Amino acid sequence: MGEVVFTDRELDIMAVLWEHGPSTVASVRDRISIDLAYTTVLTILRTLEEKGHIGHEAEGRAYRYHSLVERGEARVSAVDRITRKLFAGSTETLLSHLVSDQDLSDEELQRMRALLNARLGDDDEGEEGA
Amino acid sequence: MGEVVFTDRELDIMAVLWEHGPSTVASVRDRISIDLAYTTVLTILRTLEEKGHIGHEAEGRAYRYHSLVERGEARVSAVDRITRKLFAGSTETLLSHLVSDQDLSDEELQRMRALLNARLGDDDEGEEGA
DNA sequence: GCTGTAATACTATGGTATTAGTAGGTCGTG
DNA sequence: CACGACCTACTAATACCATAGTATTACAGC
Repeated sequence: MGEVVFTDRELDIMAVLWEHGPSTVASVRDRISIDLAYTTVLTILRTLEEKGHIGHEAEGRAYRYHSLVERGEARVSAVDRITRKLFAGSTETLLSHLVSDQDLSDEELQRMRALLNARLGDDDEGEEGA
Repeated sequence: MGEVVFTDRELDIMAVLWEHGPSTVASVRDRISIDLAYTTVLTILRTLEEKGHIGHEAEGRAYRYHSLVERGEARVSAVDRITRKLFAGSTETLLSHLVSDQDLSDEELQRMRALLNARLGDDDEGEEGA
C-alpha cells in the first residue's frame, strides 16, 4: 500500500489522464492549463512511467499513455495526508473547515447534507444506535 | 493572495508550531514524529524563516520560533489544490469522497451531519426548500 | 578564567523537480 | 527520393528538497 504521491506537475498531467482517458503527448499538452514545451510534457510522462504510475502503447508513430493508478487511490492518499498534517488527523475538522471556511453556497451545503443523509439512511438503516 | 505552499518536511514542522505554539528547535525536534538531527530541524526552520513563513525571537541562548502563517490559510490552500487537481474542482465530489471512500464510522458521519445541520440551521433558517 | 555543553551559523552532498534543447527516426507527399 | 512535420530518445541545466556535519559562540559551573 505505497502512498501514491505526485509532484505538482505530475498531478497536472495525471488529472488529464483521469479526466480524458488515455492520451497522446500532444493531447495532454493541449489540455493542461499551463503552457509547456512538448518535450517537457513528454519528460514528465516518461518520469511517471518510470515510477510505474502510467503505461503506454504505440499508436501509429505516437504513444498513447494511460494511468495505472486509480484516481480514488490518489484521492485517499492526498486527503489522508492533509488530514494528518493540517487537520490534526481529524476528518471532522476537515469537514468543519469545508462547511465554514471554504466559501460554499447554501445550495452546495444542502446538497452535501443530502449526500450524508443518503449515506446514513441507505447504508444501515437500523444500526445507528451505538 | 500568494498560495501558501509547504514542502513535506516544512509541513511537519509547521504542524508542530500550529499545534503547540512558539517553540524552540529542541522542542520542535522532540515533537515531530520522524527522527531528525538537531541541525536538520534548525535548517528547515531557517528555510521557513527565509521564506517568511515563520519568525523567531531570542530566549536565553536559544531561539523560539513562531508561525507567521495562519493554519487556516494553509488549509484553504491545500484544500483548494486537491479540489482542483483531484476532484475536478468540485467540493461536493470531495465531500462525497469523504463520506463514501474515506472509511469513516457512522458516528463520525452523524457528527458531520450535525455540523452541517448546525451550519444550515443557524445561518438561514427558512430557505431549505430547494 | 577554563572547560563543557548547548545553541546557532555556515557549509556540503545527494537527490528530485521542472523545464527544455538537440538528435534522430518515420511517414506522407511532391 | 528528398523534405517537412511529427514523434521519441537522450542530455542538460537550474533550482529546490532533505539531511546533516563542522565550526563557532555563549553561558554555567567549578
